[in-house]
Amino acid sequence: MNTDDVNSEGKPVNSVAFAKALADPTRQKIMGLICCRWLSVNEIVEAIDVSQPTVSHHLAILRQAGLVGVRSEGKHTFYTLNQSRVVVCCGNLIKVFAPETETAEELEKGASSEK
Amino acid sequence: MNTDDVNSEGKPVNSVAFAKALADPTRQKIMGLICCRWLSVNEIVEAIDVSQPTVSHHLAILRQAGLVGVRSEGKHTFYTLNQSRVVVCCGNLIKVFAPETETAEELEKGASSEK
DNA sequence: TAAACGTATAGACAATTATCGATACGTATA
DNA sequence: TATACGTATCGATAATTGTCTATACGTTTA
Repeated sequence: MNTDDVNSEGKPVNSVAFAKALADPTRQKIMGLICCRWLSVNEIVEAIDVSQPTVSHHLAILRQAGLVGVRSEGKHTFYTLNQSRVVVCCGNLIKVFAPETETAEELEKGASSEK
Repeated sequence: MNTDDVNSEGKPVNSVAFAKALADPTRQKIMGLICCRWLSVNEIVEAIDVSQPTVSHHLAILRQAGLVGVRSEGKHTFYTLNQSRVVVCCGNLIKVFAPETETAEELEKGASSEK
């Protein structure tokens, strides 16, 4: 597996895009907020101290990286973090950049069980 | 564990800094080159199409992120990728951003075995 | 010691990006 | 239908960052 593979969903697993998506504190805050629940854009805005357009912008980046699930309901749009994708992308990083570790070997065995 | 913890080496495990270090294609190329071997700066320069100062700059960023080992020998300086740290940082990302996955649970069990 | 070599730092510049206010767009509601 | 509401997009701006050339610094060699 290289740094530009595709996973079972057809989403490209691009390690640079993944890292870029995580390479901002505001985005990581948002990721933490929606990690284990669905939140509307406004709920995210109220939880962190940035403007609504900025939150929208960051969500767009996470969306393009395939890192969030989106659901529209009436006038609200809900987002949640795609935890499986985090695992897949991190697994890919380990396979590529830590191939000689035990962890990488274990990944090669039980590979691709995570959707 | 949060996104600003410390590992057993005393190095802060800052998820944003880690992601930023990986968020550039040139740096990932360099990481690939020195993943499983020691290379001098010049050897890296010859392998990728950027200037020597640029390579030095990227190596400095990887160094600050604790992602490389450095060894001076005569007039040469050799770098190698710190694979363990990649594993630790990726593990941290999974714990924080994918806590409900099987992978995270397994990490919680066998935690911190990787130096 | 002087010259050559390898690497890091300084300074400049262009590209990228994070942020904001203004506004457009779609959905629900009065 | 008109208004209010929630979200996305636009345009501007400042900050960050990747790259280069020039140069400084330390080590080795002639």
